[in-house]
Amino acid sequence: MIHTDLISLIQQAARAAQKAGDLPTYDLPAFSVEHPKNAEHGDYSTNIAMQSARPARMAPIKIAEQLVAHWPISPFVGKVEIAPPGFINITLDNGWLAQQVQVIEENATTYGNSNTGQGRKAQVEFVSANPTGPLTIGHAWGAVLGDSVASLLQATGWDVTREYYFNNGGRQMRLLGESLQVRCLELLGERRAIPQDGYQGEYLRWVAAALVAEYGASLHDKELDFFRGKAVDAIFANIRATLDRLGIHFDVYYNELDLYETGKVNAAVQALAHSGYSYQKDGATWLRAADLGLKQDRVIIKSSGEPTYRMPDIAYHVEKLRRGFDFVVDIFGADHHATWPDVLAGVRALGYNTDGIQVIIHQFITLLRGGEEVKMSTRRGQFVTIDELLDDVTTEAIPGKDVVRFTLLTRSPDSPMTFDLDLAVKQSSENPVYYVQYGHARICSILRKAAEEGFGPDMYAAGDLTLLTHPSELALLRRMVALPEAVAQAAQQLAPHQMSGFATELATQFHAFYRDCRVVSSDPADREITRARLRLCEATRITLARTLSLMGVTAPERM
RNA sequence: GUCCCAGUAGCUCAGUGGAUUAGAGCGCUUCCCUGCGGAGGAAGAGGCCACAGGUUCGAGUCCUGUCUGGGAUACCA
Repeated sequence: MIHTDLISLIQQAARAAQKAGDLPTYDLPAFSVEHPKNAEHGDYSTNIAMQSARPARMAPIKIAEQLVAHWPISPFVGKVEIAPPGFINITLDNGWLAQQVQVIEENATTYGNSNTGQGRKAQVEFVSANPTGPLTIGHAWGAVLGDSVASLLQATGWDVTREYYFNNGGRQMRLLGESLQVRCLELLGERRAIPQDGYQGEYLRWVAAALVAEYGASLHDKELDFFRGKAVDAIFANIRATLDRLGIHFDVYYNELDLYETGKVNAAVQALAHSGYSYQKDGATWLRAADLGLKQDRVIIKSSGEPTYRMPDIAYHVEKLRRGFDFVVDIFGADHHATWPDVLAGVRALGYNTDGIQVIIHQFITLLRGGEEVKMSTRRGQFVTIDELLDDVTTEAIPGKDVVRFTLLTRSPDSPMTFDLDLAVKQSSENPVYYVQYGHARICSILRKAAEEGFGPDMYAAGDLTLLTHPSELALLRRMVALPEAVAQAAQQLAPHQMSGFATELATQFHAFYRDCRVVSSDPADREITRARLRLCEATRITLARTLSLMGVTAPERM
């Protein structure tokens, strides 16, 4: 990767200068290598000379001069310049850039990947909605984030498990069963009220109708457990179908009840008692969270003898580590931000290192419909489901998931999002996702056109890349070669939304190239440049498709 | 009260301690089809980066405080 190669080049230059006595001997300070905002400042710049000024006791500009004087030879660096007060600006070599087309062609299905994970096991846990109803807008962001984080980790060499954690027992589920029972009996002519705190959503009526059709009057005699089981089955089928529409597939559905049945919750309770990090007070069992760096102690077993939600969560996270995951990512909504420090504290109390557990908290989505904020509550049945959203933004040409996924990945999860439903539908044809997809479709169209005119892939495969020297061609290449480090950075920062920016910039560069450079020409004199540009188009197509695939967005050949 | 997140263009939002031009999309004002997809391109208007201090050679970015908005503060999950 260029970025990491540059860091080592800079270090080599510094060591060489020190060895030659042109720089004093000092430990290299931390320095950055970044993309300057101003294109005149090259493709990369480093601040090492400024950072070194103090330890070296030299003027930054003098240090920079020495580093440049000792700069090692490398194929991809075209120009190294110094700018006051001591920036070293690095420009990529044009010939090298053009040759990268071949590298991209040869790695059509893997371009952008790297290997920081080195095959280690990672787990991304997301969605994890209990089966009490259809997935709503509230779950959409976590779903998209989680799936894309998982893809990014895979692209950087991790062996990734996508996991969905759920609980189909407890009070919530009992209420769900009772609510379904009421709906069924209603259809059979028996009037009953939905229990206090029960689920009033419309979807339970549909489940009830299906059950009545299948079981008829025999439903009068069924136990509560029957209804609970049927409700869970139906809802999970619905959830999986929704996830499938979003293009999301989990490797593991992990049931919280298993933690109890296999004694893992109990074992964790015992171990905590043993560790001295839990104690009894007011008939309950408390975790000494205050001794683990948190504000206050927390109840882990209620005076009734039932564990609080923290206990199974602690056992679950211990289990994640025991299952051999070196890296664990949990994705929660903002409403959970207070709970995970407790859980991690419990895991630490049991002697586990939690450095490998990262949490992404995303803010809420506020929905506007008709200019009014849509209030959401699962129990009262007031919500907009992901299915409804997908239906709203689906067009003949483009599946709704592309709009939903791309849109959610244009925002940082730290920022709350306002999603105006009317606007999303109205503007759908001018959504950024179309801009990027249009770029891909346009390339495909050019390649089709070229094939019709006798420039099929066989004809241009050996095109001369050294002919790619136009500024717009080089600008496009500059974006393309940055994909690997863009992916690495997005993965490292667990920030998949960075990929939408990359995709948009790449598409913009392509449109600029298309404006400036005629690709398919019937003039025999243009034969060679046509072949070279077709290779560039194909490499761009690959790069765009790879970027979109990491976001879970399709790269259409036609729109 | 305390904690977490945010405050950047009319709207929705990007922005990695760097460089006398802070970006995108939408909206607004003008242009560009006798060449491969105009779902595109060119130009323009629109900003005390909430406010006040501080750290630094250098701050939209880091620190402290204030204000505003959202969320969390259970022996609910």
